Amino acid sequence: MSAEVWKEYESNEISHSVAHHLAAIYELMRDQGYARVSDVARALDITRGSASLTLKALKAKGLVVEDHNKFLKLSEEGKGIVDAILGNRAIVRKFLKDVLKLDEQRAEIDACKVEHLLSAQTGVQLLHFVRFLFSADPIAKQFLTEFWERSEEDILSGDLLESVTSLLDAEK
Amino acid sequence: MSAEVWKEYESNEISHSVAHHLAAIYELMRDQGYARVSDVARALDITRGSASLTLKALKAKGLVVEDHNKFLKLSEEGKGIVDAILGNRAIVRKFLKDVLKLDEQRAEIDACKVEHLLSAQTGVQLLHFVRFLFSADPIAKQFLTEFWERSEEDILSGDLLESVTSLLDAEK
DNA sequence: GTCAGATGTTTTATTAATAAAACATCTGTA
DNA sequence: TACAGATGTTTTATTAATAAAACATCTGAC
Repeated sequence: MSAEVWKEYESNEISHSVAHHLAAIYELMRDQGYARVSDVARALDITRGSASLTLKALKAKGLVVEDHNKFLKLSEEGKGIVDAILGNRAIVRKFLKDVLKLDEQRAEIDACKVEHLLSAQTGVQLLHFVRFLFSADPIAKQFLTEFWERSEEDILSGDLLESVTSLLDAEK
Repeated sequence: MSAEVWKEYESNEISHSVAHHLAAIYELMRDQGYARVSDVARALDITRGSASLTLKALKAKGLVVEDHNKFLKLSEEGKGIVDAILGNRAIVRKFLKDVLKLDEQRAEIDACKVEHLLSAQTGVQLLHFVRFLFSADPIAKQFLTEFWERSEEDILSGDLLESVTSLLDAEK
């Protein structure tokens, strides 16, 4: 793997922590109508001091704006970022849970870990795919039924890398 | 989202950096037969000093072992971890590139970002899924053909979160 | 009006991963 | 043999995200 590719990770503008600070504001606004530093800290289970510092940085970056009364909200740019992240989370979770049939908890955790790292294109394409999978199209219905049936028998032996490698090799 | 879920991220035993140090050793061993601190540093495009410190920690954790001549290799545990990570990378990349039809570079970068974060169960289930998709089964073939045909017209309007939300709501 | 409790900020410290620079060691060539 | 170049380590500094503790401010109950 090339160094340019692996170093993309660090250049990700939105860290996991930042993603969740922004998402917390979004959810607090939606659920209780307002969001203060303390509310964010409580929601994320971190200290107020920590939230205060991270949110100060986000205000400086223009992703979060503050009321005359210290009430926080997302800027337009902040909203756009949260939208992409929560969109990715929702579609990945659905795919893992309802297509791959991972248990709820696993799907939730994995989706939460990758939501801020997947590109918007990936989210959009996955949405297309899942939408077609669950559409009324008989081929899609048949495909899903057969996949799930088959999953019950088909138990993987050996290690993952080897299995994937042989799948990839088989194509050529 | 619950705090227990989002904090799982930090508790991930393998960071992106560690994942790539381990993978570099694996690939160097495979490609040139040996791996030293300098080789790893060069492969990752970081300084020798940095690689030295990170690898020291990995030796202390028992994931990497060192020759009498400073040659590095993976322990059994280290091998297991690399196996899971490269397995995840390979299957995610294939899914993104050959099913969702994302361009090569995008698929590579996204797979690289999430490879160490996805659970083994997710990797295994995705492998099952992709294997069936590309199997000789006529339903799978038909399904893929129709999905790709449809993709050409079906352009998404509006924002991702809204589209996913309406997909999710539609089910109930 | 006072005091308790909640809220917000700042300062100090920690951790992981990095760079940079100084230093030590090893190796091969002239 | 001596020196150049590669290799490995250590030390110092930086950054992001955290905790903890000290501090300031605000608010509401009595």
